[in-house]
Formats: sequence, structure tokens, C-alpha cells
Amino acid sequence: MPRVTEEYRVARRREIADAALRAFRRKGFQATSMAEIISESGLSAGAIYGHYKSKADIVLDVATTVVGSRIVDLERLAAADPMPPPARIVRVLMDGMVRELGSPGIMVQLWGEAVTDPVIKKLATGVLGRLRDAYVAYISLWHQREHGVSPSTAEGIAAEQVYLFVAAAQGYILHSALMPGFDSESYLTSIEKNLPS
Amino acid sequence: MPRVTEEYRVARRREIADAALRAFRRKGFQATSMAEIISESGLSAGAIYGHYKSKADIVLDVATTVVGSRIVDLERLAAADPMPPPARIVRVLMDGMVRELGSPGIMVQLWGEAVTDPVIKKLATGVLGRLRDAYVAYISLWHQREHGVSPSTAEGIAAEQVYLFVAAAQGYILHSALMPGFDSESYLTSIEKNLPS
DNA sequence: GTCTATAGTAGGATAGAC
DNA sequence: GTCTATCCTACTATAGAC
Repeated sequence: MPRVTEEYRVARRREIADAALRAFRRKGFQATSMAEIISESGLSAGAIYGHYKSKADIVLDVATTVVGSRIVDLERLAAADPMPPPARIVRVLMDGMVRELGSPGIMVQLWGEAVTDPVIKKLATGVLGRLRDAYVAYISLWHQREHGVSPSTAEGIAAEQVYLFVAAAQGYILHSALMPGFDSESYLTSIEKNLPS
Repeated sequence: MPRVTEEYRVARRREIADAALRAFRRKGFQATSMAEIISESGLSAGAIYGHYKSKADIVLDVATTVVGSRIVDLERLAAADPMPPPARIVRVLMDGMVRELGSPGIMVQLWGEAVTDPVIKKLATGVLGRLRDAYVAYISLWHQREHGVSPSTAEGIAAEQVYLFVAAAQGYILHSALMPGFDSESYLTSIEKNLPS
């Protein structure tokens, strides 16, 4: 027997999550204190802890949403005809991530936090796993469509190549966050040229 | 006019740095408190702050040493005949890193911290830059030796390929830190098979 | 230089009134 | 559900005696 309607609860959570994302965009995840999320949301500590049980819980919600969008990106591209080559996908994913997250630095902080915080680690592992699976599916489908290979051999190729594609995306994020004056365009063209197809 | 001999000072710093590295190996960088470094070293807070001005200063010293070892690895391999192919280098670097650091998680935490801490960021940027340069030099030399191309074209190839090689190493570190049951051997063989040569 | 003791600070989370 | 006020814990760094 809920004390408020389900609708209300969902709307409030979204409101809080959006405020948190705005705060994270400015200062990253670790450096953003609960006080800042509270201030950004215009609510109070009590109100927020009534909807989320911890800061990690908020991060989890925000990140899950963002990753969901990337999966949707991949599915949309998989439905296109002709499908862009797998190497081209890195660019699309990175564009989407930067657009939504503002700065790739947040991802790096998330990874760092995951090393010690079990809740965040579970999140990061899930994220990485889901994206990897979606990427495998994409590569496999692409090989079937463009090179006409059988589903099983396409699957084999995809499983073997996916590590490098994922690493290319991770490398983009790291370079972008850590190297001042990082030239994203030359990174992406270099990647697209040297990744297998 | 130093109050103690230079030798003594250097030895003490090394002693502290070694203790810090042992502590970092267990719990990573962020999660290791000064109290733990103090306890591990058998010294006191006062003693340590007499030799390092902050915790970040200790991390900087430790990390610089570790990275120096990777550069030495690369130089040693560059002197071998025949030189191992560039794709093979990822494995060597990762082996050395894991041996010295115990866990790749420390690197991930370092990256995360770099996003907000200017001192650590400068360190991470420098590390990445030095390794990248050493890698470029290696790839370039390898193409000259093994494919007999001119130095200038070899340099061009190296500059274009290096991003992907570095990303492969970073991907190894991230997967290793975040994916439970990560199969490092299949990662490395997959990388070696799909990286350009 | 090194020790003990502690100052100083920041941030996540809760209690209790409304 | 939400607010204000505050507790509590954790941790870096310093002060002052030896």
C-alpha cells in the first residue's frame, strides 16, 4: 500500500537523477558531494534519502540510463541498411556518450571508484558486459550481411575482434580525459584505419 | 647545508616509497590511507611528512619509478635481434606492470584520481606521454628493421598506429580490473591477432 | 629527524518536527 | 514526503616535545 502514487515516486526519482547528472557533468562523479546534488535539485537531504538509499544508488541509476542509450544507439545502427562498418561504431558511441555526459572524465572516475566500491563495481561490470554483448552482436551481424559468412563463423570472428573494438573506445575515453589538447578526430580516423574489418 | 647526509635522505625516501607500494598493492591507491602507509613503514606520521609533503607526493614518486621500469622494458626489447613485433609488446608491458604493481586496479584508480587532482593528472599525463613516445619509437624502429622502410615513412606508420596499441594495453588494464574472471590469455592472443603489423 | 597527540575538515547519512 | 539541524566517521596534515 504505497503512501504516494507510483507515478509521483518515479517522477521524483527522475527529477533527482537529472539534477545529479547536471552536477556530475560539471565536476565528475567522485568530486560531486551530496550537498551539491541536494543544492542542484532544489530539494533537501531528507527528501533525497527518502528516494535513494545512498549516493552510489543515485550514480547507479544515472549510469544505467546513460548506458541504455548506448545500447539503443547500437540497435538503431544494426537496423540501418547498409550497416556502418564496426570500426565506425566507436565514433558513434563516443559522440553519444560525450553529448549525454558532457565529459568522458566521468567514466574514468566511475572505473576508478569501481575498483574499491562493490556497488559501483557491479555497475561497471554490468555496463561493460552489456556493451560488449551488443558490440559482438553488431559485428557478427555485419559480417553476415556484408561478407555473407555463416552466422556461426561470423560469431567466431566477432568474439575474437570485440576486445580490440572495446579497447579502442576505452582508449578514446582515457586519452580524452587525461591528455590535454587531445585531438579526437585524429584518434578516430587512426582507429578506423587500423581496426580489422 | 643538509642536516643529514644525502644518502640517508634518499634511503629513507626509498624505504617509505617501498612501504607505500606494498600498501597500494593490497588496497589500491585511493583506498590506502596515510595511516596504513605509516603502519606499513613502521615509522610515524611526523617522520613521513618530513620526507614527503603530501600523500600525492608519495604516489608520484612510486608511480614514476614503476613507469620508468616500463620504459626500460621497451628499450631492452628494442635492442633485441630480432625485435618482437609491436603487437607482442602489449603482453610484455602488462606482465611487467602486473609483476611490479600486483594488481592493475591501481592504474585504474590513478586514472580516476587524475580527473580531479591536478598533481595526479600531471603525473598521469606524463606517464601516458612517455610510454606513447617510447612505443612510437619502437614501432618505427621495428618497421625499419623488419620491413626495411625508410625512417620517415616508418615514423608515419608508427604515429598512426600507436593509438591502437596503447588502447589495447589500456583495455587490458580495464578489463582485468573490472571484469571478474577475465581471461588475460585470450585477450592477449585476440589482440595480437587483430592488431596491425 | 622522529615521535605522540591532536587539530582541522569534509562529506555521507540520520533524527525528529511538520 | 520533506525539511532543518546535526551526528558521526574517516582521514590528511601539523604542533610541539625529545
